[in-house]
Amino acid sequence: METLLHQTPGVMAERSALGLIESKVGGGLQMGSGGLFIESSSRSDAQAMDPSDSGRGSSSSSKRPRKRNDDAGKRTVRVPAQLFGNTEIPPEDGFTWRKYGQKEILGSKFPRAYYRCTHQNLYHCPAKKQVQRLDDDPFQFEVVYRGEHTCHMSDTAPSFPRPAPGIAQEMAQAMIGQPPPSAATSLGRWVDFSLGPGGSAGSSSSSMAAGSSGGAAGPSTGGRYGKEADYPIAELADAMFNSGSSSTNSMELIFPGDQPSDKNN
DNA sequence: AACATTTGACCTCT
DNA sequence: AGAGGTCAAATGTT
Repeated sequence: METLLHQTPGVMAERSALGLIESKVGGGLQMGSGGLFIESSSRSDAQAMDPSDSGRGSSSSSKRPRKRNDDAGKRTVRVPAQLFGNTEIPPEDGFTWRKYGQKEILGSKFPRAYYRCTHQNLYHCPAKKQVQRLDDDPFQFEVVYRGEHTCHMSDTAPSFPRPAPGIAQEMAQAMIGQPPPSAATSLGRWVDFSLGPGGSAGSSSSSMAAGSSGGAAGPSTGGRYGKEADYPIAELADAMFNSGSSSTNSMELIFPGDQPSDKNN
């Protein structure tokens, strides 16, 4: 199990690059060169706890079905942290999440944050995700997605939460050379981290990102804090790209004076 | 006023 | 018993 999450020493070197990922259920999809890979684990029963019994175990006769289905169709994704500021916030994935908890995990230096779909209450969207910074690589997040998004399936549900349609597609195609999957078919299965070093797109970035900040996801409630969906993808890519080249610079951006004694070089 | 985040407590699983 | 995961109240922001 751990081996699975700790096998990036080699890949990390390329973490500056990101690609469009598609989580295929039924098999792990790894993008070594992309710097981001997904582990899809779709085992047997993907039983999610019953939302009906949300009562805090107070004295309810029915116990909380809070079973630990660790292998219940969960998808583990690794994404590089944003090097231009909010390093504590994982890159926007196109959905709006609401944080509902945070815990320190044994063996990890950083706490794990628990998010659930913002529309869970509205559409019973069981989608959840856990974000944890790799103690091995503070610049990399391990995001575990659990459950599928049913929020955009509903008629009343918010439209497709695409971070930056234009940019995403452009970059995705430019990078990988394959158009984004049909949302209708892939639904919440695709991760839209269409970022990439762009090989040559590393320089100009702010220009395009400005307007179409991934915020697009803003279905309605998410627009308030704008924390979950408001990350200029291009900038992200740019930042990451730059980080890959001039790590020192980006490093200071994130940990100004808090860098580990492990000097760069 | 509404909604999201924070934080502590509680509960379940291993 | 410990660790992990979730809930709920309080608080903060828009």
